[in-house]
Amino acid sequence: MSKAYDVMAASCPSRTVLHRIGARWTIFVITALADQGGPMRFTELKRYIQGITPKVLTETLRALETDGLVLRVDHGDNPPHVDYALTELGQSLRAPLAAVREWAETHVPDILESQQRAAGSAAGAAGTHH
Amino acid sequence: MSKAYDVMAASCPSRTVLHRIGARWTIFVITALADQGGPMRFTELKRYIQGITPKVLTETLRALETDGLVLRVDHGDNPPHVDYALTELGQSLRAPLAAVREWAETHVPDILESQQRAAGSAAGAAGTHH
DNA sequence: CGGTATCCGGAGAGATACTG
DNA sequence: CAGTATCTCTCCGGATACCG
Repeated sequence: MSKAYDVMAASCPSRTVLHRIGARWTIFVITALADQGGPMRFTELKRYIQGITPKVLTETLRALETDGLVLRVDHGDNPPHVDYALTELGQSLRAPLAAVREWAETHVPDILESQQRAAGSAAGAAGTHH
Repeated sequence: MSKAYDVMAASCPSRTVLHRIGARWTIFVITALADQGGPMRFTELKRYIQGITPKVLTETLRALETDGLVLRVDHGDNPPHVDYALTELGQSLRAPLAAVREWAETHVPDILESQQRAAGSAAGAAGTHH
């Protein structure tokens, strides 16, 4: 039997899924919650993911909640108390994203070096055109 | 010893790397070249990755070349003949991205279902505001 | 075949300030 | 604490057409 979904097909819904996963801040939120190993509060996430703005964090969390990857629990106290945690589905995304994160952190030097070389040869070739 | 790079740090270069990997079409090109197992030509890639436009494919390939993930070989014939292949660094990205692709294709139904439920409860709650 | 050259729109990212 | 409310702006991605 053939696969039900194929990302190479133009109108396959898996492309939408991929788009969500690839969204700028998704990997950070999932990774943060995974790193922590338990529920985190809004401010805690914001502190952990350095440089993220509250607006973007909210948007990302809402999207992940909609997709069933993150569970939002409002304890309704005053002052407010809201917890975010990975759902089971979210947990299943831990390993793949951890691998990507690991790859990124590991290969920074390689890529920087390649970029240097590319910039260098571009500059060197700059006079040769036209 | 501590890690040299940490994606959670605001100005860590690994964030740029992550941004590149997360770029809309990166995973498709890497995956296509991995699926194929050998070099592919421009038109071949375009046919394989359904729906990609030539402009975007070119941009993606150039970026991947700059980062040292893809090697471009121009055979200089007429008609033109250009091959693209994964470098060793590109190969090392196969496994992580394959995992993500696999996850996406596998969990489409779960996510679609969650989205349905979210849309449904949003509609149900629509009258309750204000 | 293997790309370029344009033009364009809109989503998403960011900064900043404010609120229950 | 946990978000909203705006506003701005970039740039990414897509469509279309053309070139050596």
